[in-house]
Amino acid sequence: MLEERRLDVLRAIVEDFVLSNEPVGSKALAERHQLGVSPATVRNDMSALEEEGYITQPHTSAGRIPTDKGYRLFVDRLSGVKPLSRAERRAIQSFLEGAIDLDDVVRRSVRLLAQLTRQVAVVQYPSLSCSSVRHIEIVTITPARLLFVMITDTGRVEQRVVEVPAPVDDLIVGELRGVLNAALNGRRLVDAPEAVADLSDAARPDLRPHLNTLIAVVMEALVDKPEERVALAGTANLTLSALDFADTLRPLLEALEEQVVLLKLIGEVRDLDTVTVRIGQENSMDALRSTSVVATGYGRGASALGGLGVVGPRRMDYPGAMAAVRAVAKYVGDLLGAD
Amino acid sequence: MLEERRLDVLRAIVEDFVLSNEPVGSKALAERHQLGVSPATVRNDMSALEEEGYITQPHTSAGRIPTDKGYRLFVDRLSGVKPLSRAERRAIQSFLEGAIDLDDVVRRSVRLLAQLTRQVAVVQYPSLSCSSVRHIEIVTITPARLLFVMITDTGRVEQRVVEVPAPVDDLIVGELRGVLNAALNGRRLVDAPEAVADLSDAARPDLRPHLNTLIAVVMEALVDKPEERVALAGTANLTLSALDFADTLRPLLEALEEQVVLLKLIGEVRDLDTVTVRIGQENSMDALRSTSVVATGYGRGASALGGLGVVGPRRMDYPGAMAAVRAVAKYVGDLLGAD
DNA sequence: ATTGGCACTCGAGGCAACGGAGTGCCAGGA
DNA sequence: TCCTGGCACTCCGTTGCCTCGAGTGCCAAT
Repeated sequence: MLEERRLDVLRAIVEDFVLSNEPVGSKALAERHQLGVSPATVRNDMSALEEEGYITQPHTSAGRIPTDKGYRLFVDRLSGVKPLSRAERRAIQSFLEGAIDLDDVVRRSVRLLAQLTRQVAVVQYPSLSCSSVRHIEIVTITPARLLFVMITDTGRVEQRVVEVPAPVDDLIVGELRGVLNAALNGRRLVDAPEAVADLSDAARPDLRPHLNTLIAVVMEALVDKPEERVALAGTANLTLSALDFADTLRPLLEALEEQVVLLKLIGEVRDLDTVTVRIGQENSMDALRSTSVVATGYGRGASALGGLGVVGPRRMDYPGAMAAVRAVAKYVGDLLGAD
Repeated sequence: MLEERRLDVLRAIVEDFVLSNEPVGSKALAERHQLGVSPATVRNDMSALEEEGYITQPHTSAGRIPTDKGYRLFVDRLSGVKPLSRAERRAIQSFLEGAIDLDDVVRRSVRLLAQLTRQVAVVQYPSLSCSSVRHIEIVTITPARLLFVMITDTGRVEQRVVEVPAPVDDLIVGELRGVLNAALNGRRLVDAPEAVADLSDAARPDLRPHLNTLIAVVMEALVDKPEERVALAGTANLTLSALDFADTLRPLLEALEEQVVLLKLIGEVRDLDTVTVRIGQENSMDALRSTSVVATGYGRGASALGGLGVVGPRRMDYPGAMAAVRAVAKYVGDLLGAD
C-alpha cells in the first residue's frame, strides 16, 4: 500500500517530467494525477524517494526530477510497452512496403524510426557474418588487379579490389569464379573459412597462388573484419533536446558520425526478442553518458541479422520508444528475413 | 585612393567579423589593421559602405557587420584563395592515399573536408551518367526474379531487382549477360540508350522479351532517374555556429538529411575549374538562405564526375574554405579519374 | 499514516542605474 | 579637398535590487 503509492508517485514524476521538462512539484502532482492523497503526503513520499536515490532536486525549493536510477526503475517495473496507435502501425506498413532493395529498406526504416520517436535513429545493415553467399563474381580490372564482388541473401553487395601475384587471363578468372562459387554459394559467411580451407589443395596447381590470394583477401575482408555499416537519421531532432544536452551536444554529434561508435553501440544491444534500454551512465561510451539508448536486434530465427534503435535524452518517452523500436525491428526482420 | 581604402575597410571588417563574430567598430579597426588613418576617417568610410549596402549595423551604436552584398564583394574582389599550409596539404595527401575503394575515397574526403574547414562537408558520389560500364552481371534469385548488377569504371556497383515476364534458366541468364556485356562494356552510360536501342531486334527471338524487360529496367534505373548519392560529414561543426543560426538550425539539419536537397545543391554548382560561392539569399533553397555554400565539381577532362563542397554560416572563412574545397576536389578528381 | 498549516528558501522576472563602445557631426588643420 | 580630434548622443549589456511564487520541510492535529 505504502510502497505501492510511492511507486505511483515515481511514475507520475517521470511521466510529467518527460512531458514538461520541468522539475515537478508535489502540488502539481497531486492535482494532475489521481493519487487520492494530499500534496503533503506526496511530499513525504518524494522525500523517501529522494532518500533512496530515485529522484533529486536541481536546487532547494525546486521540484524533483528523476535520476538515472529512477528512470531505470520506471522502465523495469512501472511502464508497460505502450501499444502503437493504429495510425502509427499503418505508417510503418506503408512506409516500408514500398522498399525495393536493401538500401531502401534500411534508409526507410531509419527515417521511419526517427519520425516515430522524434529521436535520433540508428539502423545497422544486416551483418555479413549472418548472411549467406548468393553469388560471387570476379571481374578483371587490369591483368593483375581483380574486383571481387559478393552478393548475399540479404541483398548486400560487397566488393574488394584484389592484387594477384601474377597476371591472369579471362580463362583463369572464369575458373576462379567457378571454384569459389562452387565452394561458397549458399553457405553462411561464418562457415566460409571451413568451406574454403582445403580448396586450394584440391585445385589445379596453376590456380593455387591466385586462389590463395583471393581466399586470404576474402577471409580478411569479409570474416575477420567485415565491413559493417549503419544508417542514421533524425539528428535534427537533437535540436529539440538541445536544452537537455548543452555542452555535451558537440561530442554527441561527433560520436554519432563515427560508424565505429555506432557499431559498438548496436553490437552491445542487438538481442532479438529483448528491447534493451541503456540510461545515461549505463552507457559504455563517454559521449553517450548523457543520453539514453533504446535498441534491439532484428532478424529471423536464432541470431540477429543486425540491430536498430534510437538515441535521445534521458528524459525520453521510454514506453513509446520501446514500442516503436520493437515494431520497426519486427517489420525489418520480416522484410529482410523473407527476401 | 579613396575608393581603394574603402575596400580595405570592408575587407578588414569581414576578416575581423569572421574571427570574432562581433560587430566591429571604427576604433578597433583602425588599431588592428594598418590603415594609416584615424578612427574618424574609418567612420566616414563605414558610413559610405553602409549607404551602399555592403555593411549594416544590428542597432544604432553598435559596430558594423557585413551584409550578403558585402561578403559577395569580398569574395569577388577582395580576397585571393588562401594557399593551404604545408601541414594541410600533407594531411590531404596522407588522408586520401590510403583509400581502398570508391566508398572509402568518398567517406575519407568528406571527413577531410569537414575537418579542414570546420564546416559541414558534402561530397557527391560520381554520377552514373558520367561513368562507363566496366562489367555487367546477372544473378538468378528465383526463376522469375533476376538481380542486375553493374560495375562502373569509378568503382560504383549498382544493383536492381528485375522481374522477368517468364521464368528463365541459367542458360538464358548466361546469354542475356553475354549480350548486355557485349553491347555495353566500355560504353559511357549516357550512350547506353543508343547502344541498346536495336539490341532486342538483333537477338534470338526467345531472348527478346527478357531482354526488353531488362533493358527497360536498366534504362529507367540508371539513365532516366539514376540513383545519385552523397556523403555528409561535420554536422557537429554546426554547434560551433549555433549562434549564427538560432531558429534556422532545425530546418537546416532537416534539409541536410535529405539526399534530394543536397543533390539539388551540388547539381547547381558542380562546375569544374570554378569554385562557386553562394551567399545567404543567393541560395535557391529556403533552408539554406541563412547559410553560405562553397562548392565545386571534381573529375577529369571536360565534364564533372560529381561535386563537393561545404555548407556553413555566412560568417565563413571564404578564402580558406575555397582553398580547401579546391584542393580536395583536385585530389578526389585525380583519384577517381585515374582509377 | 495522513493532513493542513506555516515558515523558509531560492530562482525567475521586472526595473532602474550605470558604464562603455560606438556613432554622427562639426570645426579646424594639412 | 580630405583628414582629424573633440564632443554629445544613443543604446546595449550588466549589475544590483526587489518582489513574487512555487516548492520544500517540519510540526501538531486528526
